[in-house]
Amino acid sequence: MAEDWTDRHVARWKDHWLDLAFDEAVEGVFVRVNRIDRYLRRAKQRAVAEVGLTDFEYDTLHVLMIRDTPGSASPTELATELGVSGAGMTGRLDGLEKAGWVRRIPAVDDRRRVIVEVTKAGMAIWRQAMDLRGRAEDDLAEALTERELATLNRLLKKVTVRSEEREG
Amino acid sequence: MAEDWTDRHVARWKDHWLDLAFDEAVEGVFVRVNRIDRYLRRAKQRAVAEVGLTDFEYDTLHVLMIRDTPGSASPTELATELGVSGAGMTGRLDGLEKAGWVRRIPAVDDRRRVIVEVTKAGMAIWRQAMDLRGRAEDDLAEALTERELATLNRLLKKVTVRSEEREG
DNA sequence: GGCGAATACTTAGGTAGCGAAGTATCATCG
DNA sequence: CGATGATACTTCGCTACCTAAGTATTCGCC
Repeated sequence: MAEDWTDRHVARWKDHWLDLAFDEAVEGVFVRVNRIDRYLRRAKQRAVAEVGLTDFEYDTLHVLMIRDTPGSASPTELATELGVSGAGMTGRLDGLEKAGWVRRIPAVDDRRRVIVEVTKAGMAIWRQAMDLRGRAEDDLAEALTERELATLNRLLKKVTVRSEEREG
Repeated sequence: MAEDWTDRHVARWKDHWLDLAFDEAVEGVFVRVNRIDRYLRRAKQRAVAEVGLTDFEYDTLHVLMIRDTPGSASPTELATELGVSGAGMTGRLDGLEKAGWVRRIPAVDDRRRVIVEVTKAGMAIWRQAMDLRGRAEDDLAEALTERELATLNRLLKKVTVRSEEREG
């Protein structure tokens, strides 16, 4: 197979940084993981822009929708899952609420709490973006056979399992 | 093998969004790619913070060092490779220069141009961070045998090759 | 050779996000 | 019950970054 960006990266590395210990295979795997993620991030950005959402609006709707209780969560839960600060979450929700994609409802049993709920319009636009995004993923996946996809999943899972052990 | 975050994610998906077409294997691969990248991003942040760099300072030094002409580049080249605007680059370089990790040198043949050069201190701190970062990667990679690592590289490369075709 | 377009970088004004402090509510325990 | 601490969210001041406009230099072409 022709070389990819990673091959060139690793070759450059070997040329210039001989003294820095490194394992080509390890470097290759993680650089490629990063390149694929980067490509999909950009594809997502295009998809999301096309339906008229900003990146962070989509991300917020997305974690709201893929939860165990889809379409409903507290600001704190969303912030944690998005890796964003509480303050940042307040800002995002202000925007989403103004745009009409989300509602803030005061919780009845605990008046400190707020429940964030997706609106019909919010769900609709999220689905539109999801659809576009899924197409980009399917397109990439066509580079592999069913069998290869299964193998890839098996090997990647060994890595994610370890990473989750490390995170505790 | 026990389930990972992705397994739970996919299971949830099937429960709640039956009507949205999706391929489990495809979703699994790309979600895992994203989870691994996310884990390594955080590991990098920890490594980088430990030696006393911010995330974006390290990133900038890093692309400066891994180029064909290591330790030397124009602001525009760096901005492109980092996916940052020209204005953003100016800001980053101001900080890096102030901290003494980088120098701005006027180009002799074209007085519009500036050459960014890493200093000794900049190279030293980058290497420190690289070392820590490499350890996190090696640790993850130990989840796989040599053979599995090779297979993983081969399959991932099929995907990156396709993504690079798409990008033109 | 000189004038308009292109290039390389910086400055200016605005936005998303962060950490820390603030406000309101609830839980614990004497 | 009442005081102290914990929790849930918001407000405030600051930073990094973006787009667009500005400045300086070089290129292309008659």
